[in-house]
Amino acid sequence: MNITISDSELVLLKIIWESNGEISSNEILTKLPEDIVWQRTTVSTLLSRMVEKKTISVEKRGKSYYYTALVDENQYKISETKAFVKKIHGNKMNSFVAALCSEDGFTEKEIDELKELLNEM
Amino acid sequence: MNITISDSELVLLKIIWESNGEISSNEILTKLPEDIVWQRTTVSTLLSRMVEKKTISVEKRGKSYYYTALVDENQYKISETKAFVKKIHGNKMNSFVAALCSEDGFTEKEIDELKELLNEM
DNA sequence: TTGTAAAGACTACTTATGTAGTCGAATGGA
DNA sequence: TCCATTCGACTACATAAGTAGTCTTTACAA
Repeated sequence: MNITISDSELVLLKIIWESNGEISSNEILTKLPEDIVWQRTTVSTLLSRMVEKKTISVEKRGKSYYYTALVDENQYKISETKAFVKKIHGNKMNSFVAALCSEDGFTEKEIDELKELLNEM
Repeated sequence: MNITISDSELVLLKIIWESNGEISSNEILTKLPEDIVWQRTTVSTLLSRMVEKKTISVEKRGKSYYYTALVDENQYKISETKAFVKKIHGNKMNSFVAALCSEDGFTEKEIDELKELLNEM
């Protein structure tokens, strides 16, 4: 029953989050990451679907429509992170950390950063 | 071009990983988590799809078919973890840790465990 | 005022996924 | 030997997701 946010939708949602409030679909279009090439209508479709699902809301002001996130960025990241660790690592922290620290996982620098951040808390 | 593993497929793959080598589909059926109720044929379909994708291989020995994982468990977890941190947290460790440690994220105990594990390395 | 460009609405189509039914072959017991 | 059981193969079907085309509306410039 939860709102589900697909990968493509997330790309747009991130742009909306970054906009501090509202953003028009045009502007969204200009802010797409370089490696993503979508037609105007694709963005439009994704936005509509997100409005339907109440991931975002839309308001017409003047000639343009402005989109606002209805999903809280932090809340979302937290719940996704939890769900991920559960799904992949079966909630077992050691499995998780093993992945984090493994040779092909993160760099030493990243891990050090992680340690530091944790210790600060 | 990467092998993609859906949520349902992952459930089965985990059982195969746990089997240390080979496992028949029957046995898989008996090892499904309690909260998952699938028909025999559902499991069968998922296994076939995974064989097609080369996620697993199958070998007939005697009357039964035995399945073996072709995807390395650790490798998989690592790459999924990396991909996740990139997708959700834009590769920013601090965002990731913030989510991990946030009030609604993990418990203090889990975080302590994480710290400890990290320091051991 | 009228043609044109911009943008949303609606329709479309493919592939992946979740989930399962049916059919047919193999196998073992009566 | 023949039937019932078992199990894989094949088919099916709905929904989500990725991606985009066309139709319609609207507003502005000439």
